[in-house]
Amino acid sequence: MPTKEMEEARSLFIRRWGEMAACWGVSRTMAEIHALLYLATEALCTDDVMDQLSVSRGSASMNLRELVNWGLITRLHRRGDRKEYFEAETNAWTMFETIVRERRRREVQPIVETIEKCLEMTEPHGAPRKSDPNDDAESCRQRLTDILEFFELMNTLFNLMMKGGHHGVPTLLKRIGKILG
Amino acid sequence: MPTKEMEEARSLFIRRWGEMAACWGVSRTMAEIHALLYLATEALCTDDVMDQLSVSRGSASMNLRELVNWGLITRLHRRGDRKEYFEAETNAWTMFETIVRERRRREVQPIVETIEKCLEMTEPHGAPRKSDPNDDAESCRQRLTDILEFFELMNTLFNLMMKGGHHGVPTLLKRIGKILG
DNA sequence: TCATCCTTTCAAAACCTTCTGAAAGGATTC
DNA sequence: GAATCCTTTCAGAAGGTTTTGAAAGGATGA
Repeated sequence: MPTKEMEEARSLFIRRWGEMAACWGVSRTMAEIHALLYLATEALCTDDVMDQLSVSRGSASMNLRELVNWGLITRLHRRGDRKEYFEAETNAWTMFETIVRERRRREVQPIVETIEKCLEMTEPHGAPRKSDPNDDAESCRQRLTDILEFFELMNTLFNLMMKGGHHGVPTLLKRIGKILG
Repeated sequence: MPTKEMEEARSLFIRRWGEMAACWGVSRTMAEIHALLYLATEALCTDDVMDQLSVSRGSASMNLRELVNWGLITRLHRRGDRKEYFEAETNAWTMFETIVRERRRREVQPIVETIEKCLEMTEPHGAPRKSDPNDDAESCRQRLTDILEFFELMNTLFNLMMKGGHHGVPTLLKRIGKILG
C-alpha cells in the first residue's frame, strides 16, 4: 500500500521531470510518461497511463510509441491478457547511453555532416598558400573546423565512458580525478 | 570579398544550426543569430542581423538579449557610433562550458532539488529496518537515489573537464584512452 | 461469423511559442 | 529643446506542436 507521502513524492518528481523536458526539446507528456514508468515497480498499460496522468488515449498511445522508438521503454505481453504493458529501463547509465546515442544519431550527425560539407565547399583551390588569419574565408573555415573537432572530441569522450559498461564510469572518474590531482 | 561558395557554406551552416536548435529547446532564430555571429569575422549590429537573417527588429532585439543573458555573445560599443554591436565567443570549449553551466543552473539544479525533496518526504520513519527490494516505496526511493547519483557523477565529470582550462580536455582524453587501452 | 477488447490513426481543436511592427523610451547631437 | 538615431517593449498575428476523441483496424475467443 503506497503511503500518501510516497504518492506525493512520485507525482512531484513526474511533474518536474515533465517541466524540464520542454527545455530539452521533449514534449511534457512524453517525459511524464517516462517518469511514471521509471518509478513504477511493475509494468503499466495504456489505461494506467491515461488514468494516472489524465491524458487521452490517443496521446498515451503516440507518446508510448515514441518512447519505445527511443528505446527508453519496452513493450511487454502477458499470457492470457490482451493488453500491452510497458516497462522502463531503470538503470540510469543505460538510460543515459540510450539517450545520448539517439540524440547523436538524430541531431549531432546531421550537423557534423553539414559542417564537413561546408568545409569541402570552401576548400581553397589553386596554389596552396599560407593560411592568413586576416582572411575572412580562412577564419570562417577555421571556426567550422573548431566546432567539428569539438564534436569529434565529445564523441571520443562518450565512447570512452561507455567502454567497459556502466561500472566503468565511476571508476573512470576516480582515475581522472587522480590524474588532475 | 567573400566568395560565392563561402556565402553558401555560411548560410548552410546557419540554417542547419537553427534546425538542430529546436531539438534542444532553443528557438530557431536565436540559434541562427548565434551561428551568424559565431562565423562573423567582425561584430555585427542589429540591422546586420535583421538583413542577413530576414527577421524583424523586435525578434532580433529579443534574441540578441537572450544570447547575451546566456553569455554566448557580448555587447560591444564603438566610439563615435551609437549602434550596439555584438560579438560571439568563438572558442568552442568556452562556448561548451558556458552552455553546460547555464543549463545546469537553469535545468539540472531544479530537478536535483526536487529529487532531494522527494527523498526527504519519503524518508522511512520508525524503526530502521532492512531495505526490502520488494517494498514498493523502497524501490521507488532507490530509483530516485540512482538518478541523483547519476547527476552528481555527471557534475563531477564536467568539473574535471573544465579543470585546468580547455587545453586540458584533449590531453585528458588521450590519457583516459591509454588507461582503457 | 459476431462480439469483444485493445490499439492505432488522424482531423479538428486547443494550446503554446515565436515573430512582427508600430509605438514608446532613452541617449546623443545640433 | 528639437531632431535624430537606436533600442526595447508588447499586443496581436502567425505559425507550430500537442492533445483529443471518435472512428477504423486488428486480434482473440465464443
